[in-house]
Amino acid sequence: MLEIAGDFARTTCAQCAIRHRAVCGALSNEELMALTRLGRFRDFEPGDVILADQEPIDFFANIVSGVVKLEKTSADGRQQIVGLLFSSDFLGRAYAHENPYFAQATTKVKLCTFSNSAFEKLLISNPDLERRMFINTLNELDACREWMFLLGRKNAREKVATFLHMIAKRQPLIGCGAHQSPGTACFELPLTRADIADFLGLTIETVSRQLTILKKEGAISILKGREIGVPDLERLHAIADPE
Amino acid sequence: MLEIAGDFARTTCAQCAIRHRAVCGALSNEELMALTRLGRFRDFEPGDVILADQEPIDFFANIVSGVVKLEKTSADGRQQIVGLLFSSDFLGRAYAHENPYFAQATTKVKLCTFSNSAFEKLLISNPDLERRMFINTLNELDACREWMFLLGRKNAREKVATFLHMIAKRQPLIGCGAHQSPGTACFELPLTRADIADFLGLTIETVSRQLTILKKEGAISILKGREIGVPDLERLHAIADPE
DNA sequence: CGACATGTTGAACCTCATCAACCGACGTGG
DNA sequence: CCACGTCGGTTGATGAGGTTCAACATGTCG
Repeated sequence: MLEIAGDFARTTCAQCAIRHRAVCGALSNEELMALTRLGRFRDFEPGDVILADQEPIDFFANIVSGVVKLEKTSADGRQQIVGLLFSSDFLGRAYAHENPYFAQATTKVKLCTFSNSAFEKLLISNPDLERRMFINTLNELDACREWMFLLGRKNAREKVATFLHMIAKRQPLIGCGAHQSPGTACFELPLTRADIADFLGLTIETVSRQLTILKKEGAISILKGREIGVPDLERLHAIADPE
Repeated sequence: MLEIAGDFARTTCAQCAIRHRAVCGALSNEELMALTRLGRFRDFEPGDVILADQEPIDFFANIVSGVVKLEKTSADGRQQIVGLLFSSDFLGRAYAHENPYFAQATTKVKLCTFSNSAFEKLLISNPDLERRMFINTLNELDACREWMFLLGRKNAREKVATFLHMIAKRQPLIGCGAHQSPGTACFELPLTRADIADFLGLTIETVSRQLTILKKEGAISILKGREIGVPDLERLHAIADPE
């Protein structure tokens, strides 16, 4: 269904599925028309590299659907995911000439891309758009700092629970079974165990063990590998943020 | 000496010590005049609370001198520093009605404060200022993500070395002895061991031990509690980011 | 079917947290 | 003036939580 909305948007941003949630929401109708001519859809498969780090920036994008990870890698190969982007999030770094991170699709991804020069021009001529980008960045910063607390101070159990809770809130998703009662959730993890580990500052094995423990306790159910059920979001939240 | 510059600035922003490095650098001379009337200096002692979290925002500020820590605390008392602000950095959260974090002085601090409403008015009427704030926030986000890698993937030794290296670069400070040869550094730590631990996601004891080890190896010298000498910045950097 | 990627489980090891004792500097009040 | 408590910091002993290494299970694709 997002696909259909996406196809409409190929001809006009005004009908785009993420029209109001994305930064484009700041634009007037005329500006949207201009952006329509600027924008171009691009599709990615899981694992596809979207932006290589240390490379010149060639485009900006809104994420129409799917999940993108931003990752840092050290010289000796350690990896840490430093950001996860979902539908309607903005991908790219304004006012820089190199991508600071490595961006990779973790699911099927559909982007609405613009050339960076055209977009920066729009940005300069449109303070509302810039304000929207600014507020967006402030929110990202808040999320990032929240994650610093997790990385520095939470144990493996709390980390995994926090991650599941975040995904559950972010992806009020495809019903696994009719409609869900409030306080429960059901979703498909958009990340492999390896990605989850890189996100939480853990190893694959620890993530797997903690998931097993949570399952045994009945805090979650693991339906089929990546499909997770949460019978009581409040309980999961209590595990994620104890006391 | 910063004090003197600060006193000048009390009468006019045009002569402020941090005039060009702070966001005010975006302002024209007339706007600076207006800001001069708006701004008010405030002094804090180490440990003073500057902003309480979850409280209404009453002011924004530029840091004239000193160091401010931004901290998150969980319900059960764990703490994590999520940001360190130095001279010329901006303190406050635009477009929000509550402070997202707790801000505390870790050294003597001099702020140049503005009422938030007056500043936001200036912000809206001045796209250049807003752009400067925006770019500022983007840089903070980059720094924050760098720190995520440290918290998630570095061991205690690397964390402490990274911290020392960062301070050494940030504070090309008061010579402990004549002028320093390039590649060396000498500075006073602006944080207690407890703060360093909260910054690095470690305990006080681990920080202390790692400092002792680095000293025994000759990578640093600990002159007098908080005064640190670094004979070879490159070597410290190699410890911070191995391989 | 075999090859490969993804995920789970077990056992051994190691880093770092925890608990505790101690030190020196500083300030305060008897 | 000195005893005392407090604060910031160091050092030691011990153990838990997570990593590492290894084996195995499961699923998918040619």
